[in-house]
Amino acid sequence: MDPLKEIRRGVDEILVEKDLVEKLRLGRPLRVKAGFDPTAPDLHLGHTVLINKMRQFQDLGHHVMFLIGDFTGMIGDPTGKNVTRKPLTREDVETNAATYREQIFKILDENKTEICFNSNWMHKMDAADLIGLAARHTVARMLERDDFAKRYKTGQPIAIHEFLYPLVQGYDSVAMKADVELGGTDQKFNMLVGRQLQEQYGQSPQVVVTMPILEGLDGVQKMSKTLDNYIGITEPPQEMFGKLMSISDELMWRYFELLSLENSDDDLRRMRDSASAGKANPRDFKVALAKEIVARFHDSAAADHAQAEFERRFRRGEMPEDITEVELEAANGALPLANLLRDAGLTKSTSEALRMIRQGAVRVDGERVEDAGLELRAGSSHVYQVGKRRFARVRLV
RNA sequence: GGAGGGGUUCCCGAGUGGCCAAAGGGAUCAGACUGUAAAUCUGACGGCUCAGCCUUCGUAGGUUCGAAUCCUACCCCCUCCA
Repeated sequence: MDPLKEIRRGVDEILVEKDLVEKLRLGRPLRVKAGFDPTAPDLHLGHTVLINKMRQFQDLGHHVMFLIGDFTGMIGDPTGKNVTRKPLTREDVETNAATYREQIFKILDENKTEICFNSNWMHKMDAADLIGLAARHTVARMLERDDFAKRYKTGQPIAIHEFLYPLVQGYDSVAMKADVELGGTDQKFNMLVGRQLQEQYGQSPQVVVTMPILEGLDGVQKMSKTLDNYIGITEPPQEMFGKLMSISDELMWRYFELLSLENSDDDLRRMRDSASAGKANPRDFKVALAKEIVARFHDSAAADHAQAEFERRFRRGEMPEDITEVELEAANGALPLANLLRDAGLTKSTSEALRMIRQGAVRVDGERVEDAGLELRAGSSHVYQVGKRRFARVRLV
């Protein structure tokens, strides 16, 4: 197996590939760095694209350094909006780091991973050191960064301290003696600053590997929590499986490329060909992908179970295994169906419940109910269903 | 400091006195179909004691039989000039 070929898979760019080839020839484990924000320890599959790549380096025998940017977190990467962040306490950082550990070691090998904090070396710097660092770079080069350039041109403010972010991130590479830095495409500029600073400090410049940003469930926008198009890696197996099954067939190939660790590029090509030739059902590939991912973050038993449940509910339209039980009180001995659905949490409002009934989405014990005026008597116990995904067993007292 | 533009239902965005719970698109949800919570088509999409009523169009007042639309004050955002 050609290591270079493996490293290339799914990456956006390798800067500079020739340097990487040389470094690989050194025959020693390379020091591979990737930095993470200290504030967002709740990872989703989008983050794991990068972590998978780290894992790949580990498998190739290299030394992976997981950097938590607790110092840079105080600045806030100007990439997005220029909102100054509130500084985290030492405690916050510790808690977040613990959460990171818990989550990343589902992918990374704990014994081969070094966790670093950049406050470690940054807190030792004094003002003079910082000025010295700032002297290593020029304003013109800073303004090459796309969003700085845009903001400068359109007259939006750029605070001086924002220039420090790429510098500090770059200096991290110096302090860590990184051979390779991994990051999203949005980190390209910052990582390139690292290359330059390393040269200034007499080190051989790191190889920059950028990973593409994973599209969310909609297949268009990047996966993010704010857009609610994400799959969190701590989500329950069922949810994870279902969400993966809901992606479009087209998007599935992208997910395979960036998220699957079990299929080689050649495998993927074969699968794709047979699907487009009509020899294989894309659904079956999607099931395999969903199972692989669920098994990674839970275990294979959970994956099997999630699949069985999925088939039962959506293929055969049967009821799920576990149905939440609710007990409601019927004030006057009876309760209108719409109110029951709302009180049981199956709909957000009575109005929504009525709409659902009119649209034929409501079933009681598996029988469709379209009579909006139906009242349920106290003492009854039925399974209520709204759509294909919302169930509850309700006992009226 | 000066001049101008704007804040509409989850998001974008129409609407300048009644026909507005508010066009259109997106997101979402549901139904049909299916190979899947794919794709496609159809529908719904403020709340309620639901064929009626109540509350929404930056905030608070006012004019009017009637206001998202007019007036006043305030808050917030943006553009240009200095």
